[in-house]
Amino acid sequence: MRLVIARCSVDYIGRLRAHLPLAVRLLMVKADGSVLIHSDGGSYKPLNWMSPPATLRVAEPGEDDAEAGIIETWTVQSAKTDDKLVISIHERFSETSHDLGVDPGLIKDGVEADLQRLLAEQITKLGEGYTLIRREYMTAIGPVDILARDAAGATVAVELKRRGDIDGVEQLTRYLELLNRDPLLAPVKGVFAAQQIKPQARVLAHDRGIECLTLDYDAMRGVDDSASRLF
Amino acid sequence: MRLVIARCSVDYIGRLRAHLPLAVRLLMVKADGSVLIHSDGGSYKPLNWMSPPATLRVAEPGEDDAEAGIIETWTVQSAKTDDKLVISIHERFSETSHDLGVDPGLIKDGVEADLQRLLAEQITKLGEGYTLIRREYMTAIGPVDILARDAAGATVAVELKRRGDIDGVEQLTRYLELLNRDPLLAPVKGVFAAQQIKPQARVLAHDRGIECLTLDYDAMRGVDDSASRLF
DNA sequence: CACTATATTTCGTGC
DNA sequence: GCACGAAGTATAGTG
Repeated sequence: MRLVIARCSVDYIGRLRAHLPLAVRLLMVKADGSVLIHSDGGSYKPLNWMSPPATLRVAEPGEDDAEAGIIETWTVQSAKTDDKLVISIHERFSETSHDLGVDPGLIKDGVEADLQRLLAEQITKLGEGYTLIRREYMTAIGPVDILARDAAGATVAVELKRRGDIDGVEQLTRYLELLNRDPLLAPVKGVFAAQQIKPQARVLAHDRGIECLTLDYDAMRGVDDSASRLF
Repeated sequence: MRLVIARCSVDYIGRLRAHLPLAVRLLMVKADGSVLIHSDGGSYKPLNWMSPPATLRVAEPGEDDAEAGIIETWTVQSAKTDDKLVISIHERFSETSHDLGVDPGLIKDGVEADLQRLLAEQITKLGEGYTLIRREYMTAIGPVDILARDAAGATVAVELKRRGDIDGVEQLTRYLELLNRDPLLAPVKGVFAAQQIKPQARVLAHDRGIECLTLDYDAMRGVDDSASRLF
């Protein structure tokens, strides 16, 4: 990994066009040829970048460029698309290089899969007397997150999201339409369960007779004793 | 901005839990207290991070930690949420610090907003005699990108995308359903306009009586004389 | 290899 | 400030 602190301007031409005026920034060149341009603010997203695989070509400035104060021009070309990043360096303040090796990668816990496991284990969160039929119930158009049976014996399809918005309601609607064609299952009720449900999604769900359920992950996690196994 | 190359392990506890095993990485500490942890690969997204505003607290290791080889512990605490990042440093290879100042920021051209402006200006791309009613026509379920009137005086709702896929057709369908309930507007025709329209989206649109229109951004940009002002 | 669904999404914009 | 939609979305899982 190569780290350069430099006063530079940047132009990107590819899926769109973008320009960064002259300023001091960090240029990070990774081993796979990708380049990240970071300022001293914002979030984790760089101001501009080139995704790997890419190749970096360094050129001396032409006469006009030198006149404009450019001491070096970097051209970062994507290997797969015709996206291009042109970095015009006006002043270099620092340059370091380090061998980091391959990273072992991130271990996560608490994503949708964990929510699904917890709700399957605590299926009565849906209501008194509910029983689990199965998780990831396969249909022709994809898997239904959870299929259950209510106290009266009716089938219930659950769509699970960390954040519930309209797309999730549309998805559940498609499943319900399909499941209700199966005489062995019909009539199938729908439940839209998420940690947070957006107002518009709630309105749409209600309009389609779908029940909304807000889940408290921490509370459900507290009930589950396997939470401490990971670390 | 502070740049540290170190052998470290990282634990994140917040909206989810995540763990990074011991390895050599770049730690980037920004002026707003945010921290980014980068490996020498992947894309522009860091392995782990803390969003601003945040505060970094550095602590000497306790007896057990020192025994485990830790020379320093960083605790990055989010100021707004209770997200926390704990970085255990085992070996430091490099440390530099630079004053970058405030960045002037990125100038973009070619995103959906530009397409929308161009199509509104060149509304007859939709057809002979079309007139613009307004852009971003607000409804209860969100804004319709462009509302126009055709030569016969009928209302036309346009959904605009850079890349047209099924989601966009679903979105337009919802708008049309709503708009057609309004007797002042009904009947409302739908037009799905994008730089590229996927075959599946085209089929779905046709099935619902929605017209598809492929836009040539460069050509539309060429007509507009304000395109040259940006750079 | 293509499609699909998720994301500690982040980022801008309108209300 | 909140909610919603776009992103050069990126990324991981599955058929």
